[in-house]
Amino acid sequence: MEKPNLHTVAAHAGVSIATVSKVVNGMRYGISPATLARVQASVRELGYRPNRVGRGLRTLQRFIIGMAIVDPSPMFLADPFTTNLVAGLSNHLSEHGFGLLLHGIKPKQVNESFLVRETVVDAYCIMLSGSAVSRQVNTQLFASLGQPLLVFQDRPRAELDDTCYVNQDDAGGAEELARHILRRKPKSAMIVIPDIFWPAIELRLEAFWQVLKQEQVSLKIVRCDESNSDAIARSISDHIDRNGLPDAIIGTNDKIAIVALRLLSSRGLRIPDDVAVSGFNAFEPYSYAGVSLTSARSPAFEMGELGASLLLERLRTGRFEQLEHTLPVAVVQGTTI
Amino acid sequence: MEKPNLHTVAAHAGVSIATVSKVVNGMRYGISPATLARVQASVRELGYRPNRVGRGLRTLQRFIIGMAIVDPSPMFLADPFTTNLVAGLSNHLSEHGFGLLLHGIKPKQVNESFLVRETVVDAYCIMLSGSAVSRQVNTQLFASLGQPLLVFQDRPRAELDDTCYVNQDDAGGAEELARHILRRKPKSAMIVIPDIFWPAIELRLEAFWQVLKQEQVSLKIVRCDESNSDAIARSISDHIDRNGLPDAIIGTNDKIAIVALRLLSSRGLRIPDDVAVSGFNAFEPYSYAGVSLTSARSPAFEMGELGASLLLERLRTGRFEQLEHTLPVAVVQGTTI
DNA sequence: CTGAAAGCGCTTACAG
DNA sequence: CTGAAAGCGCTTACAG
Repeated sequence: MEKPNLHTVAAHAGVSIATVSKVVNGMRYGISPATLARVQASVRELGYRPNRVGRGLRTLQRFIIGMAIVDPSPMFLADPFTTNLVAGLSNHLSEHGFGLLLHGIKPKQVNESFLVRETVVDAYCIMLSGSAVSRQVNTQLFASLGQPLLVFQDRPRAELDDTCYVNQDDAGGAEELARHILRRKPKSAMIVIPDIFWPAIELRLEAFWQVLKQEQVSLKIVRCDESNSDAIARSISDHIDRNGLPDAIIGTNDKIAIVALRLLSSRGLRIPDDVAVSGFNAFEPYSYAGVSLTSARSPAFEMGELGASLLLERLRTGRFEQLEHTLPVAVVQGTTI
Repeated sequence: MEKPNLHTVAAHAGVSIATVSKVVNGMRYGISPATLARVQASVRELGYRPNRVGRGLRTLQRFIIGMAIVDPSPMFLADPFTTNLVAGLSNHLSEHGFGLLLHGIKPKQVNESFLVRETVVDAYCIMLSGSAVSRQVNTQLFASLGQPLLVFQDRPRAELDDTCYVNQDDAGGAEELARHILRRKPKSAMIVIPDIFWPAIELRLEAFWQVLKQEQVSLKIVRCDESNSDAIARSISDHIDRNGLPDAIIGTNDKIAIVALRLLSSRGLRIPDDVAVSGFNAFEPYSYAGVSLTSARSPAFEMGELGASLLLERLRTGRFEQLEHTLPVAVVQGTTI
């Protein structure tokens, strides 16, 4: 049994395909009640489901938004930030009849991706990892495709057309956390960052630095291979052994902070009396570490929703109303500061 | 400047659209080297990107697989199992030029989803939560759409056409864990399950029950609201207070096991000497709990990859070769048994 | 080796 | 209120 199309339904209902099309698309004016009922009955009876490809070809719309996540790992969804963002995106798009085409691409293969080589979607969202240079190149590549582009978590590049940016207020969140830490009158603090410099981490680091330096806190920056919790622990441990215990350890994300907490407890230190610890981007899985970490709640889900609504508005109106959006990051008061 | 299409390129290169089409699709026979070069130059110069909608309409293929995750929560991606599965799916599909259309649907709204109402994708994958009845209804709905269907983590229903099942060997993993636990010669064990009965949980429970009962272990089942870690702790705690401490606590997932571990430590108990603890579905985020939990590693990523390859094969050959696939689950030896 | 033409499923402006 | 017809971008069997 062939899949029914407009012609099948039209023949079955004894009308033209134009009439069926109108009924299916909910145009109620200019159609007699009798015809309407007859067509609807045929649609039901035959189990007709409009083929988007046909409509898409006619309207040159696809009702699909492409989300490209450029990440060297095939586990590109493993990060809770990404997961939450994608959930928010997909949720909002679904509610408006749009699909989300999810595509993880390795940094070297962006050029070969079918998302880039062919016209598959109505607009793009991207979230890029990698060096500043490779991010710039890839952002430019997507921007040059002649379709609207929404960039998550990266710094705006003035020269790009039809491109919009959605970020969380990493600097604001870090400032607020820094002020919390200052209440403990620390003399020294260690800021632990991943060795891959994401723009968000850069912003957090700058903000911590500004606020704490102003109060004469002695600051050390420690880099670590963030993908490996043993490596994180080793970096922090080495640094303490060489430079002594700081009054605060600032993790630029929750994963780092939790490793630090674990390490400190294993050395018999009390938190926050001996050392205060803060994280960043509080997400559910890390709450299973069993400590109530003071951190900053990432609005990743909301960023996804906002991104989706901006893109849909852009598609409707033909332009982005506002080119940059920054969502607030709220401190989650735990017991580690 | 309009988006270039086949006609633009053909005019630019001074050939017919048929020739351009052949070049773009990599048909190398029956095209003179000179024509080939000229067309390729035009494609590059104009930045032509084939529109999939055109091809799709002609070939009646869309090169998109739809993944519907039926979950009451908008955070449908929050679970690491889902995340890993989707990553595997998307990864494999991307490598073969297919896109993954991700769609979270609330159980009541499956009927209204555009994925169901319109023909948007070439095949479906589904992963369903909810009661057995609602799962059955929704599976039937997707199967009735006249497109290939792949079901993750659910029991096969014999009556469905063109449907394939991919599961992990929950029973096997549970059996192996149960045998590990038996080495400690437990007299009693508590099995903690979520109050929502997923089919996977049911299988694990049955397997634990079989193996442990055979060795005369006294078994208690405790249900808990798994979405809330305080609720999990309370359920376990209450049960211990009323029935005494078991020799083993079997979490039917890692989250439950970690809450149990935390609770036991806070009561000053030693693991595994006083109580052995096991989890299920070992995923990265839970490794930050700071204990090396004995668990079973879920092949979620591999399930996604397998599902993708089965679907692509089905699309190529016209049928599913094998209707059911079960991937092994390996025990991860930690220090809690 | 190359191209004219039909047609995939649909929408829409227009004529009746 | 209804329908014939053009056309969206592409592929493909066929003729030359």
